[in-house]
Amino acid sequence: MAPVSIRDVATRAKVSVGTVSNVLNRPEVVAPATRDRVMGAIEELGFVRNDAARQLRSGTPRAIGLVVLDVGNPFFTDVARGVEDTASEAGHAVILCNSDESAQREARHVELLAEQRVHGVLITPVDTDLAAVHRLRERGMSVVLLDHPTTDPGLCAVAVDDRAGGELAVTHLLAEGYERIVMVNGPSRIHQARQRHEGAVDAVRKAGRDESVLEELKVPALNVVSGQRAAEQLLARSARPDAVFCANDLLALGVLQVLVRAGVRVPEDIAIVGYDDIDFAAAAAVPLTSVRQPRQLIGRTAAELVIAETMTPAEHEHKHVLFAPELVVRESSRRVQRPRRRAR
Amino acid sequence: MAPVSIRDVATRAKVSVGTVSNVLNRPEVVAPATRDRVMGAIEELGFVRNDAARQLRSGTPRAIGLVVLDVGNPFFTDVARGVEDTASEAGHAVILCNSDESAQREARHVELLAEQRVHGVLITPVDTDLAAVHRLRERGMSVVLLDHPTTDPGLCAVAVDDRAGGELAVTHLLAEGYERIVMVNGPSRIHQARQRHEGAVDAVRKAGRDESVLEELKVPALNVVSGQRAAEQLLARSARPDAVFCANDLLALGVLQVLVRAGVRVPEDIAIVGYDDIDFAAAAAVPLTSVRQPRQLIGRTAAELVIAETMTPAEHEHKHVLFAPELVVRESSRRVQRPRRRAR
DNA sequence: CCGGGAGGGTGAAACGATTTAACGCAGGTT
DNA sequence: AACCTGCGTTAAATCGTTTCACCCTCCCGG
Repeated sequence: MAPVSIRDVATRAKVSVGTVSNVLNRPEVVAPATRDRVMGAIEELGFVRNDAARQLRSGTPRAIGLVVLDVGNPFFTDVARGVEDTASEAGHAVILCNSDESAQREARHVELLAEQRVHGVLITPVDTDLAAVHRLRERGMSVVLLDHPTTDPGLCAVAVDDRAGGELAVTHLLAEGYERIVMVNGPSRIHQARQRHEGAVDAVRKAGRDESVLEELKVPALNVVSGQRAAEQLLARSARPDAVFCANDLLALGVLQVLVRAGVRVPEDIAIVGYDDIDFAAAAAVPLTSVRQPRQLIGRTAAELVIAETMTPAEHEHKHVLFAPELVVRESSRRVQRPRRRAR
Repeated sequence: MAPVSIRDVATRAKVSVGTVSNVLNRPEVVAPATRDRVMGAIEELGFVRNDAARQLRSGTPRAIGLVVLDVGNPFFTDVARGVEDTASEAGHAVILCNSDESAQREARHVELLAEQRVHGVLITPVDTDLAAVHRLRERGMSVVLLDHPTTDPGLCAVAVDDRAGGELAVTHLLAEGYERIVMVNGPSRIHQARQRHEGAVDAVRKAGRDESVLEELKVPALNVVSGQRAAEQLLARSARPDAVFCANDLLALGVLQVLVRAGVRVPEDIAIVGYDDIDFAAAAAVPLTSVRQPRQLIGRTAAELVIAETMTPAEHEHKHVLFAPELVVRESSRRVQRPRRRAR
C-alpha cells in the first residue's frame, strides 16, 4: 500500500540506489549475487518503477499519442490496434485521443499530449492546414501523419493511395459491364473523399468511356445513416444507376441495407462497391466488394516510424510511406450468369 | 525547440519559480500585474508544463488507464468514447490498452499502467479471479470494473444487468411464439456469457416452459467468424431451431449472414436476437433485435467514478452501478402472420 | 614494493515542477 | 513605539530515478 521507492529496495538489499538502478537498466554490469539480492528485494516489496521520475531524469518518455478523427469508425479502430500492438511491444503506452473531426478538440488533445511529453504523436489532422501539427513540431516532438499524405519533407507520413483505390473500384465496375455508376461521396473538404473521386474519374478516362457513366452524389458525412439517405434518393429516381461506389464501407452498408429492404437485388439490379474493407463488409448480408487498406499495417508502420524517429533523431530520414490499396471482390459486384436466384 | 522550463519563464518575468508555479496553479493568490507579466513570458517562450515533474512532486497523475477486451468490438469502442469524453473534460489523458482476452497481455498492460502511476484504471478483466485487479489495488490505485459486476465492496463497478438482459431476450422470443431456441454463447469463463445464459434460463423457467426449449451452443470467441461457424452447424442439423439468441451482436451478425445466404428467411424460418445493440445491428440486412446497453453512459460513469475516487479518496464510497438493459425489437425477431410449421 | 587495470560499488547531483516556511513591507491597532 | 496582520513573493526542500565521477579491493607485471 505504501509507495515503495528505489531507495527502500536499496536499503532492503543493503546496496546503494545506484546499484538498484543498474540492476534495473543494465543488469550485466552488476555481480550475479548482488543482482539476485536486489531482485529478491524488489519482489518482496512489490516495487514498481515510477515512470514519471524516470522520464524526468532520462528525458525519454514511454508513451506515444494517437489522435484520430473517430474512434467509432472501424477503420480507425483497426489502425489503433496496429499502433497499440507495436507500441506495447516496444514497451510504450498509447494515449488515445478522439478529435471527432473538431479542430477545437484536436487542439485540446494536442496540448495534453505536449504536457505529457509523449514520445511522438500519430495524428490524422482535422484540417488540411496542419496548424496543430506544426505547433507540435515547434516543441520538438516527432509527428507522423496518419492517412493524410503531405509533401512536407519535415515529417513522416503513412497513407494509402486513395486515388489508386478509387480507380481500382471503378475500373472493376466498368470491367464487369456496369455503365451507370454513382459514386456516393463525402464532402470535398475531406481529403480522402476528393482523392477517391479523382481516381474514379481516372478510371473512366482510362477506359475510354464517356464521363457521363460516372456521377457523384455528395453526402454530409461518411457514416451509415448518410448511406441510407443516399440510397433513398437513388431509389426515388426514375432512372436508377446499375452500380454504386461508396467512399467508405459505412456508407456502403447503409446503401446496401436500404436497397435490399426495398427489394432491389444486389448485384443483379444494382452493384455496390465500398471502401476500407472493414470486417463488417465481408459479413454483410450480401458480402461487399471493397477496396482494402492495410489498416493494422498503417498503424504498425506509423508507430514504428515515430519510435524510430525519437530513438535516433539524428540519422532519421523522414519517410512518406504510401501503401497500395487492393480490391477485394465479393458478391456485391459480381456480374452473375443467372440473373435470378430466389430463396424459397 | 530547446526545452523551456519554469525556471526560464521565471527569469524572463523577473520573478521566482514559485511565483510562476502559483500563476499556473493558484492564479488568484498572485497580484494581477505580476500574473500578466508571467503569462506574457509563458506565451513568448512557448512554455509547456512538464507533467512528469509535476506528477513526481504532487503525486497526482493526469492520466487514467482503460483496459478493454477488444477495441475492435464497437461495444467497447463506444464505452471508450464515453470514457474519453469525461476524462478529457477533466483534463485527463486516456491510456488505451487492448487485452485481446489474453490474461498475459492484460498483465503486461497493467504493469505498464502501474509504472505510469495512472490516476486509476478502468478495466474489463479477462479472468473472473481478478488477480490483476487485486495487484493494482495493492499498489494503491483505484480501480473501476467495467462491465463486470462484483460483490467486492473494495472497489467500484459499472455494469449492466446481464442476467436481466438475457431474460429480456428470451422472454421476448417465447412471447413471440418461438419454441426451439438456441443460445449461441461464448465460453463460460467470460462472465457476461454466463450471466446472459442464466437470464435466458430464468426466462424459460418463469414462462413455465420446459427447459428443453433452450439449448446452449458454445463458441470460442464473441466475434463475427464464430457466429458464422455456429450458423453453419445449425444449418447442418436435421432439426433446426426456430430462433437464435446470440451473446453479442457480432455473433448475431455472423449468424444472420450465413442464414440469409443459405436461403433461410429471417425471421420467418429462424428469428435472431443479438446483444449490445451496436450501430451495425440496426443497419444489418435484416435489422437486428438486440438488447441495448447504455454504452457511452457506462464509459462516462466509470470515468467519473474513478476520477471522484482519486480526488477525494477519504470520503469515497465504493459504488456498484448496475444499469438496466433494454430490449430493442426490430425485424429479425418479429413474429409474422403465418401458420406455424414444424421442422422436417 | 609500486603502479595500474578491472570489476563491483557508492553517493551525490540533476531533472522540472510543487509546496511550504519564512520574509519584507505597508497599514492599522494598541 | 511596539506589535500584529495580510499580502505578495522568495528560497529551499522534496518527489524517485538516472547518471557520472569516484572509491575500494584485488590482482598482475615489472
